[in-house]
Amino acid sequence: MRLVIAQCTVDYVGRLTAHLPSARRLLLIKADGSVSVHADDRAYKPLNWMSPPCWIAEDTSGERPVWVVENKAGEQLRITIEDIEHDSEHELGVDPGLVKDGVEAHLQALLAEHVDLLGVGYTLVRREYMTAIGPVDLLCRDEEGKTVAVEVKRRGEIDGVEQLTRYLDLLNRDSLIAPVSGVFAAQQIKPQARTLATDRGIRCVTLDYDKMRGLDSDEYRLF
Amino acid sequence: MRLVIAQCTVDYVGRLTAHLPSARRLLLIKADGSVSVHADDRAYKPLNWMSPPCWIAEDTSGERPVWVVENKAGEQLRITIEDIEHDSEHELGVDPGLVKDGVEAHLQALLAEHVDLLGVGYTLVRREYMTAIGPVDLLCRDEEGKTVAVEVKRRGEIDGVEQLTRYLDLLNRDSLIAPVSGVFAAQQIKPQARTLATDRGIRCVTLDYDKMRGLDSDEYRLF
DNA sequence: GTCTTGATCTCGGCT
DNA sequence: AGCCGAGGTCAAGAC
Repeated sequence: MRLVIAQCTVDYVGRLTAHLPSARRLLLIKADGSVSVHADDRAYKPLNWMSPPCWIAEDTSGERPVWVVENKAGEQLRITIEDIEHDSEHELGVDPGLVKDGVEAHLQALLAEHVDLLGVGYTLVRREYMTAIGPVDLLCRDEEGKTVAVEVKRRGEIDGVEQLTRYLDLLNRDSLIAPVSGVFAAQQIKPQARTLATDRGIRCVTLDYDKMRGLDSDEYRLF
Repeated sequence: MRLVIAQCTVDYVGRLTAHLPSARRLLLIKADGSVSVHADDRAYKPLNWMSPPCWIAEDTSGERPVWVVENKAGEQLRITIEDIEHDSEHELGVDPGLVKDGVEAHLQALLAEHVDLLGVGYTLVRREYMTAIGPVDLLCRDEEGKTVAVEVKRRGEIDGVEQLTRYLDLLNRDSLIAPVSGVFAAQQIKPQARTLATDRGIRCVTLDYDKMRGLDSDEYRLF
């Protein structure tokens, strides 16, 4: 990893066109060839960047050196260097990688163990019930034995309702399990999504992750 | 901006729980207090981070120093420092910021000024016409005064057709403006999206961004 | 390879 | 402050 602090201008021509006027910035050149340009704010997003695979070349033909970073598609990031304040190289090695806990997969696993949270007398038929257009998160039966398709999300938005609607359309064509009703379960459900779901006869259930975690054994607590 | 290369472990407890085993990484502390942890690959995304506003404190009570970065919500990023290879501080100043061109907002603005590109005699009623399920990009009237809902995209895919379909369903329930027809306008329209749109009676229009830019005053030419 | 979908999405805009 | 849509989304997994 090479760290450069330099006064520079940056131009990107690719999926869009973008320009950065002259300023002092951090230029980050990683071992995979990727380049990113950082200002002194925002933790997450660089001002501009080129993702790997890409290749960096220095053009010294002009008045000032220009770093030309190009990818396969011909998109270019051009960094014109005016002045270098710092330039260092560091050997980092391969990173062992991130271990995560608390994402949608966990939510689904927890809910599968407590489908009663969806309604009294609910029982689980299958997790990831496969259909021709993809897997339904949970397939359940209600108190009366009728089939219920459940879509689980961390954040319930319109896309999720559309997804569940597609599953319901398909499942309801299968005379063996029809009629199938739908439940949209999420930690948070956006008003627009709720409106659309309700309009389509889909019931909305808000989930409390911490509570569900509390109900559960230690099995899903990874560390 | 402070640049640190260090052997470290990282733990995040917040919206999720995450852990990074010991390895040599770049720690980036920016002027706004934000902290990010980078491995030697991926231009765009840090391994872990804390977005501003947040505050960093060093806990030296234990065997090893721990940087505790915390935000208002109580989310914590804890970096345990095992060994520091490099540590430097740089004054960057405020960045003049990115100038972008060619995004959907420009397309919509340009098209709003030239709705005649959608059809002879078309007039604009409103940009971002608000409905209960979101804003319609452009609401127009055709030559005969009938209402037309327009969805503008850079890349026209099936999602966009679904979006427009929802708007049309809703708008057509409003007897004051029904019947409402639809136009799907994009720089590029995927064959599948075109098929679906046509099947639903939605007209497709391909936009030429450079041409529209040429028609326009210099107002939207940013550089 | 292509496609789908989640994300500590981030970010900007508007109500 | 909350909601909503766009993103050079990115990135991981499925097919």
